[in-house]
Amino acid sequence: MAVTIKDLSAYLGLSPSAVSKALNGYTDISQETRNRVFAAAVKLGYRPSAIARGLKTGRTFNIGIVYSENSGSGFTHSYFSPVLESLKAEAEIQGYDITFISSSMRASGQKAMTYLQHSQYRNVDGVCIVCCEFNDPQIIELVNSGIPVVTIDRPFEGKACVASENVQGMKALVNYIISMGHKKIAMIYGSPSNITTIRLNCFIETMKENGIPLLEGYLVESLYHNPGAVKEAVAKLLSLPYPPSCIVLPDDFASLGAIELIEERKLKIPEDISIAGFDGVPILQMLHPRITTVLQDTFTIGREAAKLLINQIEDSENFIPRTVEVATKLIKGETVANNRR
Amino acid sequence: MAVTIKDLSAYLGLSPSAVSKALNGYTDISQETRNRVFAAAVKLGYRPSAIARGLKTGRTFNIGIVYSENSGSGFTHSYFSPVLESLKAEAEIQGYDITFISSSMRASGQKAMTYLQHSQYRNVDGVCIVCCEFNDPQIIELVNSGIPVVTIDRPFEGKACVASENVQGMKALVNYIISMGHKKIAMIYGSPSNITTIRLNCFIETMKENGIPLLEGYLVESLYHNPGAVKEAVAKLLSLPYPPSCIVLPDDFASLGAIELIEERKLKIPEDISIAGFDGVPILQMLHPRITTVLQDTFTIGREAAKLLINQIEDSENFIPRTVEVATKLIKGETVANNRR
DNA sequence: TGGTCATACTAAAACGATTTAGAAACATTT
DNA sequence: AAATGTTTCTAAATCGTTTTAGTATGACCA
Repeated sequence: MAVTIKDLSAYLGLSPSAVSKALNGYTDISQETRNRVFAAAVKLGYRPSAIARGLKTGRTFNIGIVYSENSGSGFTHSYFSPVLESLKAEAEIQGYDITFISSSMRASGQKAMTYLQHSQYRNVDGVCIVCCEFNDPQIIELVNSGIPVVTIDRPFEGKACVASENVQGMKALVNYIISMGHKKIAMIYGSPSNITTIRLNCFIETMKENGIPLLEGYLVESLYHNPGAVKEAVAKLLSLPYPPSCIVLPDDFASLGAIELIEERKLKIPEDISIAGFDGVPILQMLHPRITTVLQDTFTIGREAAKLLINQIEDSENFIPRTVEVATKLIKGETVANNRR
Repeated sequence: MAVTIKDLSAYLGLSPSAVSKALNGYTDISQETRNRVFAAAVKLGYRPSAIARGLKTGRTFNIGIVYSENSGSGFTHSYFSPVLESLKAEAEIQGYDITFISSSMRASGQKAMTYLQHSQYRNVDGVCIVCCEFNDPQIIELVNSGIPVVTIDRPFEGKACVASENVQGMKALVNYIISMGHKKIAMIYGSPSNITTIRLNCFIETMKENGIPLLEGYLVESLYHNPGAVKEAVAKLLSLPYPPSCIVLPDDFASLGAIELIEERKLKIPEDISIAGFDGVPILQMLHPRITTVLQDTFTIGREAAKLLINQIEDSENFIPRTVEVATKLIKGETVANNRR
């Protein structure tokens, strides 16, 4: 059906190799022949077969995406989805398609592949790891396999990474809350997720810097991106003898659990209790009260991840692994009350 | 690096063809040899190369996804994303990966490929079209190319399709609104989108069946999944001399525009004005007021689409193109006021 | 004993590209 | 005139599979 290089060569009276060379810019082809080849390629509608080329060259122009499988949200994940969207767009500009790498793929009745095996099976040129379970042994195996890798949010020794300036963002958020007059500030941090641990540490440090005491029971472990778990955590905080006036949540999406509980208790945000999230999920900024949060630049994160990965693939000798930090922005929103007297 | 069939054959003292046949269940291989081959495959960690197999057999176990590019939402699209998520999950179960087919891909400096060319370039076994611009000439070309195709929401003559029971869903919604005592009901319908036209017709018909007059200016064309455009449309309706008591919107996400405008006008939902959406977007059901809407079963839609496509790929002779209709469910929510006296 | 038939394998071509080595044609140098 | 160099092409191998055709071996039958 599709036009092959053989069809072209027959049409032109050339050898297949000459046609291939002409198309690929080899210098031992005359300008005239090159022109004829290009003209014929357009005329006959020739398209190279990605898989044939991939077989011979070992390059597929396909990048693998390890995407948070167990988050339960998939493509609807409020933070990863827009990152992925941007990553895909940039990859496409550079001529790469993306393939999702899972740990449940099985080919012809064999048992499930690991991430690494799936990557090899599809011969991806590199892999971008967009998820939050970096302690998974399969992730470790993949990162150390030698395949070009970029991770999002969590740096690995000697590997490329793209992450928000979490520390700066968190600091700005906590300073803002404090500047609004809050003293009784609690934090719910998510697990399992390396990123929320970084934010937790930053929270503690910023409180200390401001000389604000951290009351007993004010740090609650919960789950990232999980409204249900966060709802319980908020309940725990509100039933303390000295409940906080402001609660910092693991992320915006999880704030839905907080909002639900607070409504059930017939309390008002922010008059009775203030909350803050992290991420800057667009849909939540379209509703009232607009949540006070830290905007992550998902567009830049995704784009930089793609660039970093493709650089690495195409110029692996000169590539220097590094972590690219992407600026965040405080969104003051409407969920932190002014407590100054 | 990776173990090939040749490595296996050398290890076992067999010909590559024997190994291949053993792995693929040919009957002219003795049971004993077959066992040895499988054992060696496991031991050496053999994984077939998808591209080599694809080159020879013409089957890549890859399905193409044409995904709403111009919606501006990408992976964050409130309706398509969960459909895609489910589709991907089912495809994976059946051993297929997915590849996004775009109309902007360019390989080695050539000009952008059409959807069909991109599909051929990647040798996908079939394509699922998940978008709302079915009049795009490139979509038509793809649908008629002979590649196995499944569409979502919009049937094509002689092709497989999966769609919600839009008519039943819309009817239920309108009947519910009427049962709540509303008489002045307006509709904002989205364009360009075939699906909202179906819903519009159904709205008109259901109104007629109930003997409720459709007042002048009560049908407003706007845009699907576009809060900004819908906001304007609502403004138009509210400035009518006889404004509606209830507005049916193109979809849940677009309702954000309606809510914004209504808040700006210092009106209350549903006391002053009732609204209803379509889709059943989960995040909006977690907030108050929960929007009155029609839940689309995105999980089933995605799964059925994958099944239909893979059936067609794997048994094309016996495949009978058909439209699978998926049931919808009315969510009464909190945005339609009780107007019965 | 020679012919037929299964059985269980091997050889080789093929898929569609790329790439290395080599060759033909012609020009240039010594 | 022979040697050398340039330019521009072709031949053939190769990537890792699958698949068709063919072959060796032994069994069975007449």
